[in-house]
Amino acid sequence: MKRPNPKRAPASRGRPRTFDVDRALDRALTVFWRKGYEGASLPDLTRAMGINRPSLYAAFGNKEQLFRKAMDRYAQGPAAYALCALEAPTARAVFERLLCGGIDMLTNPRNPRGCLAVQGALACGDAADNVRKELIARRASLVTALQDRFERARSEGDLPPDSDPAVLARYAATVLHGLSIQATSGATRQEMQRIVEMALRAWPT
Amino acid sequence: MKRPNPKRAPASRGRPRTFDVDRALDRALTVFWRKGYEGASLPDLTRAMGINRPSLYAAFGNKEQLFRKAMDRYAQGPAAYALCALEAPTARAVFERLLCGGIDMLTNPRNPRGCLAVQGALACGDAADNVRKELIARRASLVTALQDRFERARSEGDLPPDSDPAVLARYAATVLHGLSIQATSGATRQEMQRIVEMALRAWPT
DNA sequence: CGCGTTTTGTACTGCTCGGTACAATTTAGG
DNA sequence: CCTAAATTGTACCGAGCAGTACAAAACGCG
Repeated sequence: MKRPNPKRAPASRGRPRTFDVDRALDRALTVFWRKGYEGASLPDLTRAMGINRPSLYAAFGNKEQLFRKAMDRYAQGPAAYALCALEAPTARAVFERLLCGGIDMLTNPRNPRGCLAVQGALACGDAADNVRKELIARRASLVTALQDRFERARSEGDLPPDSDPAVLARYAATVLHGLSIQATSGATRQEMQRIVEMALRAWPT
Repeated sequence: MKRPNPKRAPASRGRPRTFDVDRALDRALTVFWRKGYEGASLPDLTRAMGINRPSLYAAFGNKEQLFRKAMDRYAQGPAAYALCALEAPTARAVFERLLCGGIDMLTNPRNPRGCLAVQGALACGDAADNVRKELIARRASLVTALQDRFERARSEGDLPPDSDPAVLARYAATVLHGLSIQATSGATRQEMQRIVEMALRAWPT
């Protein structure tokens, strides 16, 4: 037994890193966000991250693992509005906060256009198929989270008994993802707000 | 060797083609549809088209021109439902026929998943930027066509005077494109039909 | 037939891709 | 100091990319 000190204390023995891992991951996130998984090349990534290639591989594994870590950061950062919306008091408020939060994210000029979970790897070559399926799973997890929330709302009398939480959840995801396409196509904040106002009219009373 | 005689015999003087240009274009369309512009490689395309590379370049120019021709064929073939929906008698029927036609196209097992105009080049590298912008323009042209149709409907008293044709058009495109994402994520026909039923509830009376 | 014209298949170009080998460099521990 | 461990930069790898040169093959026409 050499070291009874596993990893609690860093005690890094070699040459220290000259870059901030989280900061570099944020830069990688914006590149993937703007160009998608396939469209983002290694030179694109290393240039934006300010590091060279072996440093990227040492810190993040490979391109796919880097993308997954960037997705995690996306979910906990720019896309956190989605899970946050689940905590709204009523089902209608969940729907409204989801879409308004989406508009805020999609129109924030500091962000690339669109939603990474949609345009990261929608249709792609065979090499990106794992990433494509991962994004499908992530989108599906949003739908199930919404469905669970709406089922709770119905059991609490917040939704009519004849409403279908699964349909409400898929409708919400459909509008949200459609808004993402609108954002990549250049729609303005006001235009999206009008769309959301209209989408809200379909909500059960 | 027998001559398959593609379409016509315009008394061409050289060696005749051994493949049907339109048929090859259909094959190319499905490859672009399934893998997107960047994800579809030249070997993918030539293999599906049953021709070799110089024949492709001689008949279609290059990859980008081939994609544009495939898009034209897509618009006049699988996606013709969209323009066809404009001829419905009422604005509400236009909306309904647009979305139901979209469901038919998106759930046809002979087609790849999703909508080519959405997933052909949503986020991509710099090399595909022209194609990306082209698809943005094509999606925008659908919105303006819908808007024109809804403006006519309002002038005919088919829509309330306080309704906004531009918002109605963008809402329709948002739901349609959202359905495309649902389709790529594996949604079934019934699930999409429920979504459309719900989206219809937002329509002005 | 011979000639011009067009398509076909093979083989190649230059380039970029994701991923790595290797040596120099910089730290900590003995 | 010396050694081990970790990062850094350069330079490279095989593979795949879009696109093309070239010659053989297959036609219409005289």
